[in-house]
Amino acid sequence: MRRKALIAAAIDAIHAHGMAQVTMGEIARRAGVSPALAHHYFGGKDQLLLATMRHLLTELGDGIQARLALAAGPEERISAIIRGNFAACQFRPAVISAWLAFYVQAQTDPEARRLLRVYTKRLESNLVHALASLTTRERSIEIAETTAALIDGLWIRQSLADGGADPEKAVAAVEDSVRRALGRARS
Amino acid sequence: MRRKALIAAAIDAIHAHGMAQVTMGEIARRAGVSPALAHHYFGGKDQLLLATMRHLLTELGDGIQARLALAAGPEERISAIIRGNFAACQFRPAVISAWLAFYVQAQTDPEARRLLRVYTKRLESNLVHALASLTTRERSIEIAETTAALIDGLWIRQSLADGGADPEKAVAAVEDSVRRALGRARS
DNA sequence: GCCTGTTGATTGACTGATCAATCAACGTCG
DNA sequence: CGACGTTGATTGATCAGTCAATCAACAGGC
Repeated sequence: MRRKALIAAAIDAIHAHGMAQVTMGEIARRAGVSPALAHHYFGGKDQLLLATMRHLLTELGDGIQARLALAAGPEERISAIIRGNFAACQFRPAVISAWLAFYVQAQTDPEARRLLRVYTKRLESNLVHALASLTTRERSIEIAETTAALIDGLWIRQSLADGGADPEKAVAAVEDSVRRALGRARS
Repeated sequence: MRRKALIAAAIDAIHAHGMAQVTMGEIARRAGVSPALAHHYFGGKDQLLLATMRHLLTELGDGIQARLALAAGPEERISAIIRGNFAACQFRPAVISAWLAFYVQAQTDPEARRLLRVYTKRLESNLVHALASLTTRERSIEIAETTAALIDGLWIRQSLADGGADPEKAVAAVEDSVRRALGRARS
């Protein structure tokens, strides 16, 4: 309850003021509580931000898992992974800002780095698994790495676009890239 | 002289401590001067960081231009752009950290956003131009956007890799992606 | 050749503001 | 009454930016 509200407030605060200038007071104010309460629940600024990162990670992971459970066949599994990464709840400006900030954090903070690698590995592992029956194992790994990078890159560029997000276009671009990597014509 | 040293120190400091905790004192210490001097030359923290960003932008742009000048034919021009983006001087951990930090900065700072968009537009423009004679104009734009996103994504993932950078592999992946997008088999 | 005024580079010390973290107090529900 | 959630006030530290003072280089007058 309070934790959820504080995490949501942290995401908004990061988007509004940037990770560099985000303060416990600002987060608490957005959550409608006193700064002291944020310390009470999370024990410190660093741990609150790490908890926010974990929240985004599990939210993304759960979304992808839910879509994977409904997928039939390799092509649908691949689409499920791609669409999960561009799902509406993830593809919001505030969320993208937070992800970017965590990438920066991971450059110096070992725990953030570890968490981000969990996401990286899981994404690539999911892709390799879905690609397994469509090509060789070695080629699966290559395609998975390139696809994962393309997804991350589209996220970043989305953060610079002025207009509203266009997840459909991003999904189409990634799916087309995978099809071509598999040597299949555009459907 | 002093400006160059301070900018280089700023890049290292960002890599070592993260944009959030970088201080004028730390940058000045790495440059071997007093904190007051950094103010004397740049007028403030924000302007020093923006100058650092401009330095990276022009360094990257000049490298690509130099490679483009030596390129003959569309394929070589495309390769020149790709290789310029993964040139050794750019593909260092400290530089990647700085770029990431500037992407975050661009979420809230209009001037940083403007500068980053200059890079984005120039990269896509270069790619579209190089692709012009190989496909339709509309398809050129699509391929350029996807390729630019792939380059950014490979940069980011490079920042998480433990081992040393592998620019050759990244270049090969992007070139292969462009070839497939153009409907050509791997050479 | 030497004194001297000037200019720009450089510094240490200081200040004002900000923020994370702490703690004692307060309400409130059981 | 007692446990829990919550808060306002406080503290100690940190940092950006300022300022007066020092230093080095140099030019010109004598």
